[in-house]
Amino acid sequence: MQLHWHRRDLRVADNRGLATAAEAGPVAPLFVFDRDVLDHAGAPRVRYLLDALAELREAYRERGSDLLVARGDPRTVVPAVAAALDAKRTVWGIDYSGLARERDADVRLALDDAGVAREPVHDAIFHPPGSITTNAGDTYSVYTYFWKKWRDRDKPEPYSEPEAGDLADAGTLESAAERLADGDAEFDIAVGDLPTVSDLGFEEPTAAVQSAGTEAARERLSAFCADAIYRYADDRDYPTRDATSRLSADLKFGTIGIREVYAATAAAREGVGGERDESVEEFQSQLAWREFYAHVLREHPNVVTENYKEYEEDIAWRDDAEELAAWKAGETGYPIVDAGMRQLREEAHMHNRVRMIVASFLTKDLLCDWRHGYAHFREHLADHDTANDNGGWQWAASTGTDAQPYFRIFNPMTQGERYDPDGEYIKRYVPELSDVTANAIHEWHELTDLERERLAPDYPAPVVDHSERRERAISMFEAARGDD
DNA sequence: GGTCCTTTACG
DNA sequence: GTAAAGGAC
Repeated sequence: MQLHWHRRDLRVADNRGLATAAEAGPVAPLFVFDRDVLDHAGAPRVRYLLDALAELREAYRERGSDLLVARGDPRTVVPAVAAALDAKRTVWGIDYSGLARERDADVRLALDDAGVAREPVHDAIFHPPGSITTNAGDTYSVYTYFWKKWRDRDKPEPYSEPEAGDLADAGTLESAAERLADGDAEFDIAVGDLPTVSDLGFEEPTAAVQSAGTEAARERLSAFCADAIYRYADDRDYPTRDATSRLSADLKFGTIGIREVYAATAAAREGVGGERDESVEEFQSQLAWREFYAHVLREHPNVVTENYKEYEEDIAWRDDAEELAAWKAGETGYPIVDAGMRQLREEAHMHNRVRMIVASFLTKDLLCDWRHGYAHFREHLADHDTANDNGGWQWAASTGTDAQPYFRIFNPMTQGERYDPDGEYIKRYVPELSDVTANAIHEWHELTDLERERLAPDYPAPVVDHSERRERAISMFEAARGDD
């Protein structure tokens, strides 16, 4: 018997850990609800997780097996389950965040004590940390050369999914779970017994979270590769053009495998040339960004709470509570910013270009520490991923790897005008502006209070003056640099 | 060590 | 067009 511990690989297809375990099968699959992980989650993500797990459980049931579901500390649960199953080996896909690594190191020791072999495998990304480095052997801190090496390296094909004969039958799982439950285990365990959102201490999310699971992910992938991937390079920055894959949450939870995603993009490249070929490559480059940030996090686990870039002095963030609240509520009086923040609340998602805009606005216009924004995203995004979100926030805050230079500050009006010229995205999420012309929306900061009152009485005036705050942001960074 | 590059802004 | 910091080669 082999134990496969599912974490962020909630699928049976193209799952390296599962395929590895199945080689020596049969495999018993396990998922553990870990309080330490849930304490950092938000309702949309919990909803997504439960939906993905329900589908995973179904995939196992269709194959005559089932999913063991436990609630407790993996340090205790995993070795106990392995013992109850008389498992010879436990396999899992590696998570590169610091908290996960500390936990997994403890689990490894516990399994060693129990005499159970373990095999963590690189599954979530193609090229694991340490495998792509500068010519001097260091982890890259700028993206371009990382990308060139990532792009030119061979990409493995998807792993095959286990068949019924590779899996522990449901009865075996049931009796193991009963033995554990009858004992004085410090955790709950049952076969296929998924909790509800409220069981886990969360309110049902108000956001309309997109459909979770492998089937939905595959639909998104095939739709994307049939059409939008060819205009991705041109359209990806325009939030109303639906030119993004929407696979971020699927990749975060592993409801689809990275090899399967890449293979579909590679197939889309077959036989096309010129701009279409370059557009597919542009998307593949986004997959590489994801791996770049995984490398950064693996090498520098403290970026979760600390600036990557060292400044001479502390950055004197303003951290005004009212301005932060206005940002979170989508009430800043900067239409593109407010539209993004409201999309986040309504859909547990935000278009990537708009993420950059709202992040720049929080850090450079409101002069708020990026950690406030990161925490808000972590709570509200269905696709929140430590490595990617931290990378994005520190990029916008000019504190990260390959970061936006502190003096190159997004102009929220210019950004809105450029990427949402007709105000379509803005009006979709900011109904107060639905009857206002695009021109007036993009000039909102230049209108008089009287004009604003007449056009949209319920929409706020800008909370700050951009050009004034821009100068202040530059001064704030120059002071932190130790410049005079 | 010069050159290229960076999910630009501003005059 | 020009500006600006810092990596990587």
